[in-house]
Amino acid sequence: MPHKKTDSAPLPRRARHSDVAKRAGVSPATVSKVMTGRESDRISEETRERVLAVVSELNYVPRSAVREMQTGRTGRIGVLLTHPAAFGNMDPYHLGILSGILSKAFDYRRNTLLYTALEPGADTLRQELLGGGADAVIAVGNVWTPLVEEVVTRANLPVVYVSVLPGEATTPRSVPYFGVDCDNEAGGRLGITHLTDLGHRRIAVIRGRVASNASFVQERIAGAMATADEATANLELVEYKAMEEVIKRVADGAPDAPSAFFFIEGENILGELYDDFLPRYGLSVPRDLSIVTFNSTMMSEYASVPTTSVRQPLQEIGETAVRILAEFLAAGASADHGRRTVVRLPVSLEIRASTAPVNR
Amino acid sequence: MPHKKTDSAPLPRRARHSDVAKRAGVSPATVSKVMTGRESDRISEETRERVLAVVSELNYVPRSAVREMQTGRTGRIGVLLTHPAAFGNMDPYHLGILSGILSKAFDYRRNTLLYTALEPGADTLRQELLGGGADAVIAVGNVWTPLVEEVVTRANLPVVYVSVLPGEATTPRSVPYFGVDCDNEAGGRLGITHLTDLGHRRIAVIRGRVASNASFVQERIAGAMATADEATANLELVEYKAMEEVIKRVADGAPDAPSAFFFIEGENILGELYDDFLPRYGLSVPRDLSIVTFNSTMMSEYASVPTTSVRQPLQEIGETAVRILAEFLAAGASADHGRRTVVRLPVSLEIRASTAPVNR
DNA sequence: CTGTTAGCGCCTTCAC
DNA sequence: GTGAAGGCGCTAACAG
Repeated sequence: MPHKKTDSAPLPRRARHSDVAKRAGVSPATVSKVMTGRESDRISEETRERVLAVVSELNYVPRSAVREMQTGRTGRIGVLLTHPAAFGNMDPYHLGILSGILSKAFDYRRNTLLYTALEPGADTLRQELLGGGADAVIAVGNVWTPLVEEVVTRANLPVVYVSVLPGEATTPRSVPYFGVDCDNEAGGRLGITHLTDLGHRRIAVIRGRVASNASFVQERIAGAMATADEATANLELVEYKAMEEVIKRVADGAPDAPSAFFFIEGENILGELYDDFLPRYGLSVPRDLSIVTFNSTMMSEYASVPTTSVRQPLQEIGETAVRILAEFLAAGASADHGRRTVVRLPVSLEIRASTAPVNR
Repeated sequence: MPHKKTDSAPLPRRARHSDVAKRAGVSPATVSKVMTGRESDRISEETRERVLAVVSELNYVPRSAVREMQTGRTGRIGVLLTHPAAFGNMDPYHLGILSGILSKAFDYRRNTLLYTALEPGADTLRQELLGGGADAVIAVGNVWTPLVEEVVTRANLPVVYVSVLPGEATTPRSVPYFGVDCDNEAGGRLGITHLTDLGHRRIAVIRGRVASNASFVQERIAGAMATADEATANLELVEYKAMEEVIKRVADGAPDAPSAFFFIEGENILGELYDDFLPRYGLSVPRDLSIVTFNSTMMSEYASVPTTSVRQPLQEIGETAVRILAEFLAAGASADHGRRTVVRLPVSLEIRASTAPVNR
């Protein structure tokens, strides 16, 4: 005889389905219908109440695993943080996105399964996602490991990419995928426009450590360049590593030295910049240099010099990702959303103390 | 005939258990044994490899839901953020804890299910947790709603409370529960000692908006009071709301006015304090007032005046919570941990620019 | 509107 | 070391 009921149960065995049925004097199927509460299953008010009474009396809650097996739906959304250190960083960016995801997920009565592409647990993630632990996935971040690739393509789950949109190269899939990001190009424009309005004509655009081919990096640069052209300003693209040299040129008063820096990613540079690099060369912000960043999280807001920044609506991006997925799933995954719906959310500029009219 | 196999499947039906068995020329049971890889199921190396080959050929991944149903274990840890706005706040406290939880969960090959006690989704949470969606729960935060209460007591899951330890009043449970928190009392001491060392003898201890009976609040106050007594310093307990009056007294140079504030919770006050309250009364930190906070997250670090703060190891607290649970579960929930194991992690003081010798 | 019936896909016990 | 059989708890389809 297989399966012990319980291992010499200390707990008063959980009520199940059939217990309720028996006690309410109905069939198991009826209990099921009451529990799922589907429109098409018409149940007399009387029976309904009787069943419900027993349900609460017995503290009956259907086992989610069984239901999942039956229905093939988990009610969960998997959130995959592709950056291994997404949390180690305590990164306000991820926090913002996650915040939006969480709050919206609950609106849609969905739970949230959190994964990071952190190595130690990669296989757990793989098993769970490929094993059908979630109905859909939101992939956040800009790291594109083979694991992420595999999970996201092979699980055959609807996916929303947040922040980095995959290139066309991505394996063709039999389910649609979506993207949500801010309007990076407009962000690039906004930053430059603000600076040129202040009279800056030599601007350094500084990149962080992110792979240069990430979609958002390219888009921001494109926006910045286009705007600079219109304003006949001079843009200098600087790698993160080369930043100090540029600072040196500014300190030396080189004629071609920029009067403003636009960090199109990586607000977390500010601490080092304000407390280390700049003081070392006797430079002060915004007197000698105007600074603009991207994201406008607390890193810019609370930096030694509160810093002007292009804000992207992180929370709303997260919310949108969930909304897209929830609606898609609700539509029975049938609606023809097209294979590449990308939603762009507007950016705005938050002007703080780090930018001032050029004085050279 | 019930159950359509697939709804006119566009997808090349997922491989299952029996497909692998057939193709590998073994019985389903053998496949199962290979997949679970239990010590006691001895399988010849040869069969093993053959099976595994077919597994990867067919991209077979067992359905997690079915496995759960079978084994009664999900491999998931539920993280319940009891503060409804835990994420809305973008609170670095929660982020730190979560960071620790996530990274450790992966070490133990467990997934993480995230819930907030947010109203709209409360029922989803309830269903899932009571329905067996997780093997254990970590309850983070200080809000004790009936929902939290119910879930945590009725689900009959092992629970770790982070940050707020429930009173004895909590419904008796048939499974143990644990607690992790920092050494709040030592934190209270540390803050006061630092101030008295600087010569402060009149100190206001300021409480935030958290219910006053939260364990950590009481513990911190106890530590603070004990230390103040030893140093014959004068402690004044101030409610958050009454803070402005105290500031006024400081500004007026009242003889009994404190020379230092110790915010035992709520670092997020600092913005308002430094940029609004204090300037309004012409006060400056640390000249007129020394400030100490609790938690030492970026809120203190990046405040207008970098603020001295009692650091609690948030990340490590999260990690510890997971470790406790994982070990408990691994021990077959059998080991006699006692019903109330509480782990205390040490605190430390991070001295910044907001504290200086008293000058009155 | 309610009950009957037949599995979902896997794991586990037990015989071989 | 491997296979055969039964059932986990629930829901879907159909009959009444």
